[in-house]
Amino acid sequence: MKMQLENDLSLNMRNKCDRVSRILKALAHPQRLMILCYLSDGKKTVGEIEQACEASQSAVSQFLNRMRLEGLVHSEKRAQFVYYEIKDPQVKQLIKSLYKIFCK
Amino acid sequence: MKMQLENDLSLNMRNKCDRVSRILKALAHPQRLMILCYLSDGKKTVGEIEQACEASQSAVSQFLNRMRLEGLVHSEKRAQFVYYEIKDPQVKQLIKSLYKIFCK
DNA sequence: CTTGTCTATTCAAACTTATTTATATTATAA
DNA sequence: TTATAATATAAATAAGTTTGAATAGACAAG
Repeated sequence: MKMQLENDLSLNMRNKCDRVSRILKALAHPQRLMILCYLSDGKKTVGEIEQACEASQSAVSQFLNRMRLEGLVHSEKRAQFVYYEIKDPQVKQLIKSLYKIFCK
Repeated sequence: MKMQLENDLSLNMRNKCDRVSRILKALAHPQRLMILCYLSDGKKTVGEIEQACEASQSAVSQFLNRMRLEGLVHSEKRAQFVYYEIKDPQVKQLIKSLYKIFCK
């Protein structure tokens, strides 16, 4: 019984670490991080993001797509523009924490 | 003058993002994350860590070495054991934040 | 001194990610 | 309807990471 409990706990731990490390991986790129910081003050178009993070159009589009697939951001098309915003509230919090820890 | 200021700001931002993303990269692996969580309650030997994160000796040793090179952890040899602990206080804080955000 | 335990190193194979260039799609404006 | 701007996708290559196996060194116990 004790053993079972321990296994469950560490299984749970492994699952959490898996999930969190997937999210961290998605953030762990200078430009993706920059994009998320930029998005942390609200919805932006791809073009705006492109300017802010100084990467090529194609690269930005691919970064955004990747983060969309991971569920970090959400996109919405309005006329000819596509707006992106941070979707996952945990990610929003994480960006805030990173800011507090590393940018003060 | 304005332009100069803006460039400095965004240069600073880029530098920060570079540094932070390097740290995130080092955390962004299920087992490395597990190791750091485990270390967050104090100094441990390699053997203990090996048990806790269920990875091979070689893998653990390499993870630890990598994190040492990145300056995240610090090692100290005492008799035949090597003790590792988290060195960077910002990393300690980050682990705490991750715990708060994702494990409650 | 020999044996066993703990840790580190090295190397190559397998896998994943990043970057670039070119091309496609869609919406609007002229 | 054509031209242009915004965004996405594809394909190729380059670069980096992970893993496992094998080996070695250091030290403690007997």
